Amino acid sequence: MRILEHSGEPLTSAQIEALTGWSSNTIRKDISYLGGDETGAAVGSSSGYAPEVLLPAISRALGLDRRRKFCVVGLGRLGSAYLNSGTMEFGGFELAAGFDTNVNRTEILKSPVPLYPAYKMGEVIGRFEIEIALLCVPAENAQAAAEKLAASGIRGIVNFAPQVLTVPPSVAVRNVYVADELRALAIAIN
Amino acid sequence: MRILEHSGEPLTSAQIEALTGWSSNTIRKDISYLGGDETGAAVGSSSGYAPEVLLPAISRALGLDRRRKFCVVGLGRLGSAYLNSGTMEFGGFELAAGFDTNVNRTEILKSPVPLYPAYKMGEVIGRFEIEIALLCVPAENAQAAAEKLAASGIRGIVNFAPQVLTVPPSVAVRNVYVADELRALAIAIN
DNA sequence: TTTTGTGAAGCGCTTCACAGCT
DNA sequence: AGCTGTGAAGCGCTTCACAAAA
Repeated sequence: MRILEHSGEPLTSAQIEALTGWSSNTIRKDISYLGGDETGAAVGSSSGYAPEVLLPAISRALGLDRRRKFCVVGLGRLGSAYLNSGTMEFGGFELAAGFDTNVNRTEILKSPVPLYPAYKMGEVIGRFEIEIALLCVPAENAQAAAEKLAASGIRGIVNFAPQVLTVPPSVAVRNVYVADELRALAIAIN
Repeated sequence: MRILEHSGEPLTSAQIEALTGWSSNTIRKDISYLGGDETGAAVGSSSGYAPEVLLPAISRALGLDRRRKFCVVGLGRLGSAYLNSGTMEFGGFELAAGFDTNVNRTEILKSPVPLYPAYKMGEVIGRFEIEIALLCVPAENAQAAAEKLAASGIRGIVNFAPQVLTVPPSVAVRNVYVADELRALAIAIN
């Protein structure tokens, strides 16, 4: 999304292709599905797409116009890395809390957001209306943590543990499996 | 792949579904494309798939039968997390080295594998025949690091930086964009 | 009887090709 | 002339449904 802050200049689908790697065909097709801006007017013209019209149209169509809160669960090296990603490009997302079963960590780690022991997950997630969790605990604790999150009312989990999670249908899961990425690369470079 | 070391017992496609999250239909379909074991004989029977037949068949079909070396570039919190994933489930992949421009880090960090200053990337990658890199540097350094890796003869990059990489066609890239995962979840839970 | 193996249908994304707008 | 917008075709993966094998 940062790419759309290029300037006020219109971007052609070919330029967007160069910036994103998606073909200009795909770009045009996808944008056409947006159905225009808030007035329904076309987003593009013969000079390209105006960022200030395109951006809100995308956000609205994708339901990204609401601000959402997320938290980090498991404050080991991986979790604390995401705690401290700075203001980062998580546009529209607000890091609201971190959790760990180890009270030492929640007390000692310095962090831009409040840290809580894991047993407070239910209360904190409810109080702050946190919707998404980055799950950064070891694989052997991942399922238990996911269940606790689900019970706390979380709506989505980004799972970094090499572990298939079983959660109620009310919770969406996106898995980030580094081993799968390595395998995919191994196949690609064959 | 670790899952296939369950025991010597045959695994049914339904069991593999529970373990992987892929539907039993997909599992069976994909396995059927393997075209049998090295003799061409069927891999499954009415009791399921025998791991000792299935595993080599998959590895052979996917070109995963070779052992490949990878390295971690950027030893901040994220990079050092992957350095210390233990023997981890990167079956078939061997972590061979870590790199950082900050010599302090490469000297102070304790690590199961040797760490090198970034300027030794070319030499070390060549000497150890490292094929894949986990790129864990800040976004603003990612492109430069990727170019250095490409020049060092790397074949694949798993990119954790929120940054589109431009690399020669000889290098395959897999992007892990956490912000995209958050967006995908936000859309899913709408 | 349980589970595989597989044609057929379904689905979503990508590519093609080109009419139409500016 | 240049670029968008879009029907139509293509493609790969998933799901369905069920015959065949153990």
